[in-house]
Amino acid sequence: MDLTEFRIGELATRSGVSIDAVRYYERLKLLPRAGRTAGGFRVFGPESVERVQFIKQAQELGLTLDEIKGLLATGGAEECRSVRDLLSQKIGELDGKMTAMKHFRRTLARHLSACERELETHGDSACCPVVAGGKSKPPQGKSGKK
Amino acid sequence: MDLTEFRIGELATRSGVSIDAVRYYERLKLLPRAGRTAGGFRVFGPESVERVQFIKQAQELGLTLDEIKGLLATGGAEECRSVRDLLSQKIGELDGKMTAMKHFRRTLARHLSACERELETHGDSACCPVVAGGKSKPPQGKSGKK
DNA sequence: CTTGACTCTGGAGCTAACTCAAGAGTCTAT
DNA sequence: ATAGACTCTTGAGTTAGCTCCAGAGTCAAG
Repeated sequence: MDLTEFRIGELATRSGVSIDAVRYYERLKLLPRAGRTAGGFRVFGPESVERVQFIKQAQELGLTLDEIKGLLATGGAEECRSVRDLLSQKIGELDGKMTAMKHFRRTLARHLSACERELETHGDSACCPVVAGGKSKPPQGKSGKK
Repeated sequence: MDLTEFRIGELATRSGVSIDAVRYYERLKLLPRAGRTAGGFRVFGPESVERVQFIKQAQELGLTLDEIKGLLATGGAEECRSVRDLLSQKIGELDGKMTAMKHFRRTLARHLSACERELETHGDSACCPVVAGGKSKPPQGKSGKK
């Protein structure tokens, strides 16, 4: 009847995960139990696509399925408050992570340019200086260590 | 002889991982095989601490141990070139991830304020609107769907 | 030289997040 | 009404990244 409904295969392709993953999410209650056809086939609406994409997105940023389940909870005021707390906590964590990420990006960039300098000046006998005892000081003064 | 050397337990506490993890990293060649005492105990120097911390850091940002191993490779020009490529690729990925992260942060913040508004206006009968079919439009017009 | 803390190796076990498989049933197009 | 594509459930298997264990050896202090 409703033309905007579809089955698990299409949900999977639309949201970019496997069919098995969708069923897995349902088992873990990250997705509400889907409606069924007379024969028992799951039926989904467009909001499921968003929901699955949210899950994927959160996951790529390092949240576990359990944490995501917490974020997706939907209930009364009690639960609403805990969701709120979880949300603001996660936002804080994201901020921390972004900072760490900028930091790490700089570290990588530093290594990258050391690497390129090395290739330019030493050519075929270059030897990568990545973290092999290189703190923040660029490798220049060779001390007779080791 | 060298006062700056220590054993696995101290490396573990100094760098904040478990002893088993250190041995595991060695097995996977993320750490070079450590020197040994006469009796076979591993001996580390301060650079190992940095190395382990680098591993941890990279890992928290979502790199796998295998990728990290690639970044840590240390060899001739050939390998140096591939490290360079990997580095610039990873930097690109980090940039993408930071963008995604900002985006997601906004999504969470949006949910957070919806959640708070809900608690304020509906009090104890509040019901969290997080991704439960809520795109960006706050839930207001109830349509008789389902 | 004995004690207690620490370390060794090899292998088994664990959690998260899937993925695969078997055997049976459902749906739709011709 | 039948072929072919799709889906169902249950349960086992997989990968990454550790963690735990047994049994034995090492080291520093007293």
